[in-house]
Formats: sequence, structure tokens, C-alpha cells
Amino acid sequence: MAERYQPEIIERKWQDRWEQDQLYKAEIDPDRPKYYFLTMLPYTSGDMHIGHWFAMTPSDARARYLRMGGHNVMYPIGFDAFGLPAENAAIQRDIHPKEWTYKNVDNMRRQLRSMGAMWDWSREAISSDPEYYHWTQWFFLRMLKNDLAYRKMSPVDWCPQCNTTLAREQVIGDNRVCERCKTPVIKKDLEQWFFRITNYADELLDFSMLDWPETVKLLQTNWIGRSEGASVIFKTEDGDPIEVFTTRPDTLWGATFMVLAPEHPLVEKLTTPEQHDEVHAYIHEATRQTDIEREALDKEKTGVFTGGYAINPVNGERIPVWIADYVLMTYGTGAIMAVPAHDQRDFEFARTFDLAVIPVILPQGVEQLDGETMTEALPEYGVMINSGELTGTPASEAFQKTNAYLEQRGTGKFAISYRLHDWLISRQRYWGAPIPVVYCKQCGIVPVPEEQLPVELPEDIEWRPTGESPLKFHPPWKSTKCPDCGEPAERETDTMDTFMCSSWYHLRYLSPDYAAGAFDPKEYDYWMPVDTYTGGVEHATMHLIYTRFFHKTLRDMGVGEGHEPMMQLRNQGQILGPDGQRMSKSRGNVIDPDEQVQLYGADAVRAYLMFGYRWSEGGAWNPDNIQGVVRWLNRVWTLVLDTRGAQPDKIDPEVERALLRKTHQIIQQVSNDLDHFEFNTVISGLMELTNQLVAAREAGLAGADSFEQAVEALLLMMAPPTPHIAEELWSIAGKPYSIHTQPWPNFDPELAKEDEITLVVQVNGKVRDRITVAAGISDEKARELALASEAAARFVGEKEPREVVVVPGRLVNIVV
RNA sequence: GCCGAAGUGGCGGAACUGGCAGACGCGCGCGACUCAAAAUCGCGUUCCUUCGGGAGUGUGGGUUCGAUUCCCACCUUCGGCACCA
Repeated sequence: MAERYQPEIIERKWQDRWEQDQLYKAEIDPDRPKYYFLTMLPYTSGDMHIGHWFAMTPSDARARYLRMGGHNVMYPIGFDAFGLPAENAAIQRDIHPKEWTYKNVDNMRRQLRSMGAMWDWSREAISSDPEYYHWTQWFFLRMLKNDLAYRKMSPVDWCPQCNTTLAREQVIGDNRVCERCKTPVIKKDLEQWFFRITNYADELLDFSMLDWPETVKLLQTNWIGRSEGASVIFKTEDGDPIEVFTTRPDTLWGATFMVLAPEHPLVEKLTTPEQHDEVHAYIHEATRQTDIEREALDKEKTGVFTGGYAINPVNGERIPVWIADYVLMTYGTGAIMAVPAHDQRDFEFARTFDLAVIPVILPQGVEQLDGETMTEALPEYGVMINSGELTGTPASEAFQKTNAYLEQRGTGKFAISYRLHDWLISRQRYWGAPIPVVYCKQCGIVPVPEEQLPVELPEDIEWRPTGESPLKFHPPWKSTKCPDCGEPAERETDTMDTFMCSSWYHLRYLSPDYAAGAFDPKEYDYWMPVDTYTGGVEHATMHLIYTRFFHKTLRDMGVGEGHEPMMQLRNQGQILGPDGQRMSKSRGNVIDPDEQVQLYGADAVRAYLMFGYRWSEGGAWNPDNIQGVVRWLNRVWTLVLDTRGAQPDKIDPEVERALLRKTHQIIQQVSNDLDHFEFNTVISGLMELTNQLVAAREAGLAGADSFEQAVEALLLMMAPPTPHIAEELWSIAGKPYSIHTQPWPNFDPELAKEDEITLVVQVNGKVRDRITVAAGISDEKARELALASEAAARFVGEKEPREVVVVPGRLVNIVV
């Protein structure tokens, strides 16, 4: 008896051999079509999660398949290494963020190797290496130079006790308190850096070049949230302008009050002494809420009258100015005109606070409207009424005519607004790439000269228990000389959002050791753009918009080329714990990939993750179902090693024909499924072929040429999903190393063809009979056979068929 | 709340453009092998049934000769909501 399948031995053996031979090193080769296959880089959290395997190993299988199909494939890997968790570890466990991060990198490298993926390790990049963030800083300087970076005041969640900015995850509970000291969180305005991503809003809405999932394109479209309307200037009684954006300029005559965001700069001036206390109490409460809470449509409307008034520019009406939390400073202008008759939220607000409701639009089918008795707003377009000289304007012209009217009178004009706002990149944290600017009393904001990059993070830092950024309290680092005038100056102590690092990592992979620039242009010209990008759909609106924005800015600076960085995108779902909940250490439902590999081997874990789930959906980890692929791999093992039952002189040509037919049908199916990221049917197809081979062996076919061909095809097709066992069996079968450099098996449509098909006979859409017929049967013949079916005839009875529907090669439906 | 996605046997899932629902597995049942068990192999396995058939893809309606697939409404679960990454 042959030796048994021992994954722990063969997997290590082949991983070492592949690495020694640099089998997966990708090099420029103008003679082969390139393929840049990118999977989202992992964060250095400490342990690879089974979810990483789910994202990466099917991607690896597809990358391997493309390679066998003749592409020059690059499949790189690296680490997203800056960020909050490293600082949390520093505070909680008294370990330096750098030490924590690089320890994790070492462990994760080991785990990534155990996948048996075709990583090109020579291209590894780590975003917290000075050689990496040197160029993150360089990109920042480019943004600054091209007027894409600017500073403005912006609020952060702030813990007054710890004296530090809090991330969303550090603010807990409905009462929004600091996770460390439980002090209620406040908003604090800080001067921070922004990127002008809104300059690119329109171009980011164009997906015409991209093979991306419709749902991601839709998510991004809604995130950008383009709307057309008018910008209108109202004035306070003191003459201060209040700009508003409205998508319904035609309802302007119905604006009976205004609402400002509590943070609006004019609130202070508008508030009358009598209203002062109430207004300030409201502002305090409102700013403590999240934008999500404030925008909620179903909550009770709250607000406070400022005591001030504005003038409606179209009819001169004096209207009260209120503040309310549902108006956000981050959307539009932070002020709205309220038209309660035609906007539901304004309507509810008006009814709550007993404000005037004046209908100015008569939608089709509505005879008349009374603001006193209306029970809900009517948002439909319609004929304008009560609208001065525009009264009577029909729905079709209302929008344009009002805009023209406003423009003529200089009180407004057509405008476009976006929900998207500029990208805030400042973080009041230590473990990030320092923003390379210096503040000088004489020269103001001075960029650090490119030749002085990188601005390195100091390592001799002190962690205060409060979590305050150590950069602020590191005088030797903070103090510097102004690059312009040489006088003493101070460094910016904020670091950059980690999304900045991950916006260009695919470029650093091109040439991670390149010192003359962010990337080597030779590598860029050959490999870019990324052909396929895989990762979680949770990145749809942030990372995936930021990286597109980044790419477009680089193109416009002449640093890169092409309009999009990643041409094809596919998303995998998430693997949940066995309890169906998201895996987390606190729930104790985390599946450790190391343990699974030790139990079953990497190939089985890979195959199970492909087989057990729809890749785009994911699902709960099932500890029993993996047995199916374990048995399958063992069956393949014995199939190749145990050639019992060979009867070369008594070959049944029917069995042989059936085996070859199955082989070629599976070649076609598996190729198609790998092309389309349908990994579960890749494995089920290979199982079917295995089952057929086992049956053929029982029929005495082992040793025959046809049998050998089928086994060879099976092993070649197993190379992408289960690379180690495929290599081992390939080697045992005496075939040349490496299976991973062999061409993908050829599909022969002639051999795959079925001789016979099952013709389904329906009566009134219900299946009544199945007839086996020759494959190429004509419609006429099929119809004849169906009508002759006795089983069907019983249901047709005496009635005359009203209609007979023939679906070629599939079914006949007799309608009576 | 808003935006997006998904609901199919006991379980994971399959079904290319509207055409045989349940491929391939897990589990379970029966059998073979075995002193026995495990492993392995074979057969069966949506539910109900008077064995003719009937019902069935989250729920309720609709379009169609025909709907898991298209349309409308609803329910449940999951992802995102700008400082977790």
C-alpha cells in the first residue's frame, strides 16, 4: 500500500522548494501579457484571521490559473502598519507601537507563507517603514504644491479629561463617553489638513472604464451624492448673507423659515439676548451627537428659535431663523431654507413648532391646498402658485425658470452640491506618517523640502496614560528650524490618516526598494494599471474612493498615467464565527487559521473556503463541512497512487468515452468558474471528475491513455486551488517540475459534447414526462415526441392543445 | 434613520440569458468490509400522500405557456455611514 497523504510534510517541502527557486518572482517580460493581481493588504493586527484566508486564497487560485493560462502574473503582498491599534497596544501593554507592529509583521509573514500562495515576497512593502512613508509624505507635498491640500477648522471628538482626540470606536454608549475615563465627550475645533477630493467629484462618478460590481458603483455614486439645484442668498435683517443650497428652487416662495446648523458661524450674531441661554444649551447637546443620530428621519424634531430673522429674497417676507441638529455643517452650506408645504422634514418641524405652512406648488391631480390643514408635505413637482410673477409656471419649466429669475435678480443661480466632502487627513496621533510641514512665525506654513524627507518619527517617546499624542510633548523633535528663513520653528505634530498610506501601496509594490522616487517608472509602465483587485465590500466608499482620487491627482501632476488605478474589482464576503456572529476575541468565536492548517493542511483549508461558501457572500464557519474536502483530497491521493484493477485489454469504449466527456466538460466549467470568481463550483466540478475517475477505475480503466489524460487534467486543474497536493502528485506521477509552470489543460468541445439529452415534457407548465433523445433533435421532432408521450397525454385528456412551446434542446410545454 | 446586499432541504450551497429546483458536499439512515470499532466503499435522503398525485426557493400580491430568476409591497439578517482598518 502506498504511503498516506500527509499534508504537513508535503506542504512544508514544496513551500521551501518554491521559495528557493523563486518560482513566484514576477519580472518584466515584454513578450508575455502582464497581469497585476492585487488583493487588499492586511492590517498588522497580530494574527491572520480565517477571513484573510477567505479573501486571499481564492484570489491566489485565480492568479495561478491566469499564470497557467500564459499571463505574466504579479501577486504581491505587504502590510498596512500605521494606525490606532498599535497605540492602544502601547497604552494597554506598555509596548512601543513600532515593536508591536513589527512583531506582528513577523508572525503574519509566517502565516501568509503557510497559505502556499504565490506571493512575490521580493515586492513586500510596509507602510510604517521610513522608506515607505518618505513617499507618503512626498505625495502630501505634491498635493500641497498643486493646491489640493489646505487647512481649515474642523471639529473632532475630544475627551477633556484625557486631553486627546477620540476615534469613533473610542467613544462608547448612547451617552457618548470616553472609553478610558468615561468622561462625556465634547467637540473641539482644531485646525486640520484636508484634500480637495470634491474637485474630482464629477470624474469619480464616471465608472465607464471599470469592470466593478454594480453595487460598489452604486454605493460610490450615492456616497458622492451629486444633486442639481440652486444656490440662493438670503440676508439677515442686519444684511449678513446666508447662503443656502436647494434642489427645489421652484418652492422658494414657500420658504417660511430658515434652519441653521447649530455650528453655523452666524448663529452667535443672530441670537437675541432673550434666546441666548436656550440656544447655547441646544448647541451643546446637538454637537455631542453623531451625524448619524442627527440625520435620522424618524426621530422627533428638535430645534430652537434664535430670535433673529432673515428676508426671503423673492417675496421680501421676514422669516424666523432657527437652529436644529438635523442640519449638518458638513453638508451643503450648513443652512437651509425650510419649505414645510413641500418637504416632509420641514413640515414636521413646522408642525412641531407651529410655524407657517404656505403651499406654492400644485401637483397634478390636486385641486387646492390649505397650509393650515395639510397633513403631510407634497414633494412632487407641479404648477407654481403663490409665487409672484412665476405663478402659473408648469412643472416642466419650474426649475429652470426659477433659476433664471434668481440669476437675473442676482440673488441666486444654478448650482451643484455633493454629499461628498473634502478628505480630512489630519490625525492627532503618534503612529502615523508625520505631515511634513513646519510652522514659522515669519514665513507661516512652510513645506519640508523634498530632500529633507522623510520626516522620521522619533522613537524615544513617552506614553502618557492619557493617550495624548507623544509628538506634541517631544520638544527636541517638535522644535526645528524654518527651512526658508532658518529661524526657530515648530513641526506639525499631526500625522496622516492611514487611508493615505493605503491609497498608493499598489505603486510601492512595483519597486519597494526604489530610492529615487515613489516607484520605478519602468515597473509602472509595464505593470500598471492593476488588472484585478480583490477585497471586502466594506471598503466601497472610503478606501476605494480615496485610491481612485489619488490616482487621478497623480495623473494630473504627471506622476502617473491612465484614468483609473484598478480595472476589475471583485468583493468577497465575510467569514463569521460558528455562532453566525462576527468573529471577535471578546466573543471567543475566532477561528485560528494556524489551528485549521495543523488539523487538515493548507490545501484542505483553501479548498474548503472555496467550496463551502459563495465567495461574494461568505458565511458562518462550519467545523464539520471541511470533512468533505479532506475526504476528497484523500480520494485523489489514492486515485493516483493506487492503480489497482487495471485491465488494459478489456477497456469498455463507452466508459472511456464518458470519462473523456466528463473531463472536457469539467475543463470548460472550471475555466469559466475561475474566470468568474465562482470558486465553490470549481471544487464541486473537480469532485465530480474525481468521482467519475474512481468509477472508471472500478470499471478497469486504470492505466489506459484516456485515464492518464483525465488524471493529468485533474491535477493541472487542482494546481490553482490546492497547489501542494497537486505538485506532489504531479511529481509522483513522474511529470516535470513544476506543475505551476505548466499550461492550463486544453478544452476540446468535440469530446465534451453529449450524445443524448433529456427532453422534458410539460403540460401547462408542470413536468409530466422525461424522454431521452439524440442531442441534435429538431424542434419539429421534439414536438412530435412530446405529443406522443403517454404520460403527458393523460393530462392533456380529450382537450385540443391550445399552444405547444418548444425550447430547443430542453423542453416542450403543451398548453391546453 | 439613510445607502447597499442577502434570504433555496436538518446544514453549507448549485441552478449560464425566464425553461427538469436541490448539482457537489456535510449530517442522517441502511448495507458491505471487520471479532468489534474507526477509516473506507455502495445505496438512499425536500415535505406530505389514499402511491394517482399534491405542495415547495423569507411573506403577500402581480406579469408569463412557464418565475429561485422579472415587477410591487412587506419581514428578517448582514455591510457601510467619513478618526477601526
